[in-house]
Amino acid sequence: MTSTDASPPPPNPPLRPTRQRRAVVEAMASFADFRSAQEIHELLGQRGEAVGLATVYRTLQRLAEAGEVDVLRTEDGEAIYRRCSDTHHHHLVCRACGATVEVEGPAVERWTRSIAGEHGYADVSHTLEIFGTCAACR
Amino acid sequence: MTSTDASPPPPNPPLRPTRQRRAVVEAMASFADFRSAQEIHELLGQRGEAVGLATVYRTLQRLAEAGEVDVLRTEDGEAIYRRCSDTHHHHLVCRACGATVEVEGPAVERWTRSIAGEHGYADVSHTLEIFGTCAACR
DNA sequence: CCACGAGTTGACAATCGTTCTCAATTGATC
DNA sequence: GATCAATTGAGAACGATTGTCAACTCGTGG
Repeated sequence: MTSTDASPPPPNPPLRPTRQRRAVVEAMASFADFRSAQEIHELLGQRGEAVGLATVYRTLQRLAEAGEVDVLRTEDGEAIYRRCSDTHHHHLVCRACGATVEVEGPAVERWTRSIAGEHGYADVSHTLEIFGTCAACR
Repeated sequence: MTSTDASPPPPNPPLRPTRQRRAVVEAMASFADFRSAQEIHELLGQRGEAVGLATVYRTLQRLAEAGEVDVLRTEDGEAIYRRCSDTHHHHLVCRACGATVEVEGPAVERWTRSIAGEHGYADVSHTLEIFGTCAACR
């Protein structure tokens, strides 16, 4: 970077607070489990807050990039979303009933980063999900 | 189950050793990283062992069920397959070129099991994939 | 050697989730 | 109110995967 004047401060384009954007965010706040984009789109329709499906996808993507929602893939490849708490974490999911527990693993974070580093990989990200059968489902 | 005579021994229908089946298995043996069904289909074509795309998918599914290949989902939801070695391990995958490194993490194994246990989850399994950009792709 | 039948295959249609296109709309700013 | 870029929505386009179904094939018994 030169010094004189450059380095544009807004690295990301401004986001406009539209009705649709607000509706999606509110919808995400209204449930605590993972939902597919289509389900969210339908939910909005029922609420009378109709938002185009494409817009739902777009918004969900933005939210995911911004780290405001978690994205997961079901076993058959469908993306499912859920609002996430502020910190990076993983999920312990019951195979039978879907009950989810958020877990943190600083050790794991460190481990993945160092392993990747050792092999010369940069820009590291990872996916970790734990599956099991919860007490109630045994 | 009653005791007298029942419990049919063959729970799974017999599999026939066809040219196609063999070709797919051989193809899987010929590389060590993850490939999509389509790539495998194409590879077969180049080898002159043409196998219908649908058949490739079907065979890959069977192999996966039988635990003979690992299935993973790329970040955009595509299924990728690879013959799997005997030991449980994870993968460090290059986002750009797909280069894969097998990594083991006894610590992670222990961690997931104990976390799950703490929350009363049994029959624990987990998925952990690390993504990054390898040195050659930077 | 041949007929037989269930398992298998392949070309193609059909799904399904997701992304793209583009004209019309909207929000912030002047 | 005029302006302009960001945004939206309807629908087309896409790409991966699965379903359909007639033709084929392997192993078996005759």
